Order: sequence, then C-alpha cells, then structure tokens
Amino acid sequence: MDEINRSSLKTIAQELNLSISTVSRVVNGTGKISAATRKKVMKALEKHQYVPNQIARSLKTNETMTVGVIVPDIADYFATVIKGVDAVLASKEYSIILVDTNEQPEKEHHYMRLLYEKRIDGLLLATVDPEENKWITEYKKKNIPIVFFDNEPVTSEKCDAVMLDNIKASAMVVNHLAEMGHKNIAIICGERSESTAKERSDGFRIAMKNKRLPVDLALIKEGSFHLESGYQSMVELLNNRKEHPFTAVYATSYKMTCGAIKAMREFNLRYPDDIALVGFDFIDEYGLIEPSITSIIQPVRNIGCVLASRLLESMQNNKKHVEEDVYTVTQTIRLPPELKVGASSNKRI
Amino acid sequence: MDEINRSSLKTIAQELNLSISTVSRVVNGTGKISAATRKKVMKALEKHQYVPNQIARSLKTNETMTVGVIVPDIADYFATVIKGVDAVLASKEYSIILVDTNEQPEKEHHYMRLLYEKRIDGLLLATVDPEENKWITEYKKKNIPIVFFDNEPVTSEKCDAVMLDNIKASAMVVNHLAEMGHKNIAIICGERSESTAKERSDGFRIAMKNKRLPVDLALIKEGSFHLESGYQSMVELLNNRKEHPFTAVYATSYKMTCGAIKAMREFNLRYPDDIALVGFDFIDEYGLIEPSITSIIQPVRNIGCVLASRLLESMQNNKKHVEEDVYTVTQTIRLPPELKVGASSNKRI
DNA sequence: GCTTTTTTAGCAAACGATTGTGTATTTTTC
DNA sequence: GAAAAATACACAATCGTTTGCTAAAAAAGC
Repeated sequence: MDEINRSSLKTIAQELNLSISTVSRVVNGTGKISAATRKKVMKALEKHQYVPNQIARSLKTNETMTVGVIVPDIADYFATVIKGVDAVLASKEYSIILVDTNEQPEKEHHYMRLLYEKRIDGLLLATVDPEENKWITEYKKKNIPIVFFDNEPVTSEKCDAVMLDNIKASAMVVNHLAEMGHKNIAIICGERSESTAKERSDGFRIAMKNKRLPVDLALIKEGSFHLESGYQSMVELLNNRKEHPFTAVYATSYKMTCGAIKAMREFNLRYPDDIALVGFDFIDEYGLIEPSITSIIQPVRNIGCVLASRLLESMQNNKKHVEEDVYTVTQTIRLPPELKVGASSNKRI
Repeated sequence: MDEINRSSLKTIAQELNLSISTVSRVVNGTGKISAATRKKVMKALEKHQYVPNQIARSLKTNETMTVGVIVPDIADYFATVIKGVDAVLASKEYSIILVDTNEQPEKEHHYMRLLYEKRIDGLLLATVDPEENKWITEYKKKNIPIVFFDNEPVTSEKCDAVMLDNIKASAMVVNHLAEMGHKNIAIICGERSESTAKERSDGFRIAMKNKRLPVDLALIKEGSFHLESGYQSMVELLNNRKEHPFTAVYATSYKMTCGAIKAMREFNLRYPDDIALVGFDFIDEYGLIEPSITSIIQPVRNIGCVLASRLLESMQNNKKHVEEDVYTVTQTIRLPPELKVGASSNKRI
C-alpha cells in the first residue's frame, strides 16, 4: 500500500516556495492572487489531493458547520423529519450529528454536553425530559441557537420551536367524527407531562365543547404513547362500555393506534361497523391495512424543513452578533396537520 | 440576558494564576497534580461551567471522536441499523455524523469529501454507487477506516464489510417453500448491480438446484427494489401464469413485497390459498397485516452493533500505526437472517 | 542542615488553518 | 522619469488544546 497521503497548506506551500497564506487564499478564493500563481497552486492542490482541514478552520473561525439533532427514537417518524432537516441543511453545507436517546430523558443532558464539546453551531432538540429547563439554560448562556420540536420546551428561556398544531389536529378529528354522527367519543392519550399529549387531550375537550358534545371523563384515557398503553386503554374503555358507551375512539399516537386495533380484534369488534377509529401518525404508505384507517398525518418532512430553516436563521443572527434581543424574535411555529380519511371512520351513524 | 459564557483553559488558568498546562492536566486527569491545586482548579472549572473544546483537542490529537455514516435512505430499515451503531459508538463517546444520499449515488462522493473535511475517524458506508471504486481509493490512501454494509463494495481495496448472508436467506426461503410442497417458485429481485440483489438471486438459483427444483428463467424477475418494480414484476408473473405456472413467490425487499401484495389483490388472489408469498424485511411489528406474511428478517440492530464494533477495531489499529498489513486483517462478515414464518406460506400443497 | 530524590507546575512548540498588516514589486499617472 | 497607486505576496499572531522537557519546590536520606 502506498504511504498515507495527508497534505496541509504547509505541504503545498513548501513545495511551491510560497507562503501558507497565499495557498490558503487560493483555496478560499479570497484576496488578490495572480493568475499565474493561482494556476500553479491549483495544480499542486490537485496533485496532492488536498482537502482542507475543517477542524483547524473551525478553531479559527469559530464555526463548525455542524448542527446537533437529538431525538428520542430515530426509528420513528423522526426519521422522516430528519430527512427534511438534512435536505435543507446539506444544501448549505452543514452536516448533522445525530443522537438517539432511546427515550431516556436523563441521557439528553449528557449528549448535549458531548455536542457542545464538539462546538456545534446549533441544535435541534426533541426533548422528552420534563425537566430540561434544569440544564438548557447553561447552553443558552453559551449562546448556541436551539430550536425545539415535537414537544414544547418547559424552559423559561426564550426559545424557538416548531410543532404540529395539536389543538387543531384534535379539532379536525372531533369535527369529522361529529359530522359522521358520533356523539360519544373516547380518546386515548399520552402523558400530560409531554406537551404534545397535553395539547391533543386539551384540544379534544375544547373541540367537544365547541360541538356541544358531552365530555365524559371516563372516556379520556391518559397513558404513555406506547402500544401497551394504547391496548390497555382500549381494553378498559371496552370493559366499561355499558356504563360509559361510545361509538368512536381517537388514538393519539401511532403505537397507541396499533394497540387499540389489537384490543378491538381481541374483542371481536370491527371498525367502522362496531366502533369508528381515528388514529395518529398512521401512515400505511402502501395501503396494506384493510379496512384503511382514518388518521391524523403530520407533515413530517415539512416539519424538518421548517426546523432547519428556522435554525439557519438563528445561526445567521448569531454570527452577526445581534446582541440586542430586540432583533432576535423567538417564535413557536405550529404546522397544520392533515386528516386522511379512511374506511375506519367513514360511515355515518 | 447575561453575557455569553465561553471559558477556555486560559480563562481558568489566568484566574488562578496557574499555567494552562496545569489546568489541562486536571481536566484530563493526566500528570501529577497536588490535591490542593486540583481542588482549586475543579472549583473554578465548575464555576465557569467549563466545557473542553473538542475542536482544539482534535486538532492536536488528530482524533475527532466522530464517525460518518452514509446511507441511501434513513427512513428505511437503516434507521434501526443506525440505532445499533449509535448504541455501541455512543458508549465509547463517539458521535455519528449522518448523511442521507436519497439513493443518489453521485452524492456519495461529495458527502464523503465533506466528511473527510471534518476529519471523521471512520466511516460506515452503505453505498449504492456501482462505481464507488473511482473515489474510494483516494480516501483509503488518506488512511481512514471504512466499513461497508448493505452492499458489498466493488472497490479492489481491501475493505471490511458486514452484510446479511443473502445466499443463506434465499436458501432458507426455498427450503421452506419446498418443504411446503412447492415446486415452481418465482422470485422478484432487484438490480444485479447491487450485490444484495445479485446474491439473493444467485442464492435462489443455487438453492433451487440443490433441492432439484426446476429453475424457470421466466420466473426470475429483476427490477429495482421499489414498490412499482415489485408490483410490475408480479403483474407480469401473473399474466404469464399459464405458460409459466408457479405456486409461490419470493419478493426480495420490503417495498417489492408490498408491490407484490398490491398486484395480488388486484388480481383477486389470496395468499396462501392461491399463491404462497414470502417477503423480505417485512416486519409488521404489531401484527396488523392479516393474514400475516412470511418474511426474511434481517438482524438489523445487530448489524448495526457489529458494524460499529468492527469500525472501532479498525480505528484502534489505525491509532497504533499498524503499518504492516499483516496485522490488519480485513474481513467480510455475513450475519445470518431469520425466516419468520407467517400465514402467507404456511400451508402444505 | 545539606544533598539527593521525588513531586508539582510552568514553558513553549506544535496541530492546520485565517486574516490584518506590512512590504517589495509592478503598474499607472502626469 | 519620478511619484503615486495598485498589485501580489509574506509575516506573524491567533484560535484552544496537548505534551515533552525543564525548573522549582517539597520530601527524604544522611
């Protein structure tokens, strides 16, 4: 095997009897360089297969062209969000360092530090830590732009966030079901400590009231966004059906929807005939599930794009040393969901 | 807002009237430091919320504690592979820079350069570029450890790779179907330019021959691993069924399996009654599809773990400057698949 | 109490780039 | 042909670390 080929500006400069600065300037296309030397240098760069050392560059310029992304589980809908993020960031020559916390809130803090050690230029954070405020301030002080997503931050720091309009999502579901003639609607929710769960639940109640439909607290199940919880909630709902009857159920996460389906099958109930079902994030890209499930669909890719754009903007402001907060307006962007109507609810009663 | 808090070894050293090196040594726990100064320094570090600058450290140590991961599509089974990778790398304090090429081979080269600019310590590469050898050599010369996965590299460089044992996968399918009494088996394959597709196809023929079953070339469809291709292939198979009859079909990717199912539905054919079906990567974690589909399942998470371990090893050797190739044994690891038998094929004919 | 040994801490040179300033050299201007 | 202006390049400081070597201080030995 040939010897290791690692060239630096110095290597090239020495070979050509030029100064490092001159070579640097042709690499970056800055400064005044004569056509002759430029050509000479270019040739040498090519010959040595010179690739600039971004580490050294970062040290000097204080920019790493890298952003961190922390998610609870990349094998979830986050994967598509990240695709959106990656698409817009990559076009600006940023790369992303991805961290999967496996839904363990206590890991977030640790990874945040790791990312800061690497001096990321910005961070996208889907936190599940209800106490994230305890450590996030430290990094705000270090002046790193953060955009939250999925869950709303509890921190009192002024932060950007982009999320689904969960209130609206629930309203769409309730309105749709009401239109189909349903009056008694059950909801299967996540933990209220997560803002997404809270909003979906609150949105449900608000929408029910708006439609002048009865809100039976026994029909509001709050669990944990997972399959087991969705299954368990549905079982309980079905067991109490005599005292607390309902004709439709709204499951507020993908896994919970699956759990609910599982429970219904075990009870030998069919949708939409026995009970109408509306799910969440239930994509079924290839239409394999029959009858098809009505579901709230998040504009996942777009969430990613908006996230990235917002962060880019923040990082831009940061570079300009916008000291005055007057200029840095933080905002929470809420993206509208879509209700994909399938067979599971598309029957008037 | 308070002022920006960015401290360096210098900041701390000056405040304590110590040298930078001393502070550095207590941060790293290296060298001889008296208990008194150590304590003093620790306190100051804490007070300033000092976080070491990995960029500067990297420049000096030539290690970034970062590895690159290039995949064609993270919203695929790769997400789980990455989870495995992340789990083992994170435990060694490495982070991963993730790149999604959107299945565009021409982007791989570009991103590779970007990653090298960032001086990643190693690379995991799931290439779809049939001409990856044209640029991979350059980076091998720069001495960065690479482990391939998903597809086998075409480069002649000695490379590590970890992949599914695709030959075995096809054998398992054929043996299973043979056991169920099938003789005429069709296969829906990807492009032979991708080694995964080639191996699954070749494995199929070999297994058929071993079982002394007829290999009808008209029953071997080669397309592109996507839904449309799977659908199209299945339609063609069904249309030619009179001349080239078959009782079972083996689709060699998740999307192709979906496409095949779609086609069968349109032809009003049911599995396993009309045709037995075996898929690939068809996970259906929550058992939503009925009847359940028999499928080859890759040990996805494990692939990730093995990948990461192999890379760690490579990087370790690299640090030790193992010049002699004698010590650096490159290898291709083939992980065994699992055949999850579902209803779609579980019927003797 | 004076060497000798052992600890502890500081000096300074890297790592590979960027960039403001200084200075030959060339070009323009009159 | 001399002064002014412009051009092309070099010098050197700097970013925040690590680390080998050295000097000072403390401990130990006599």
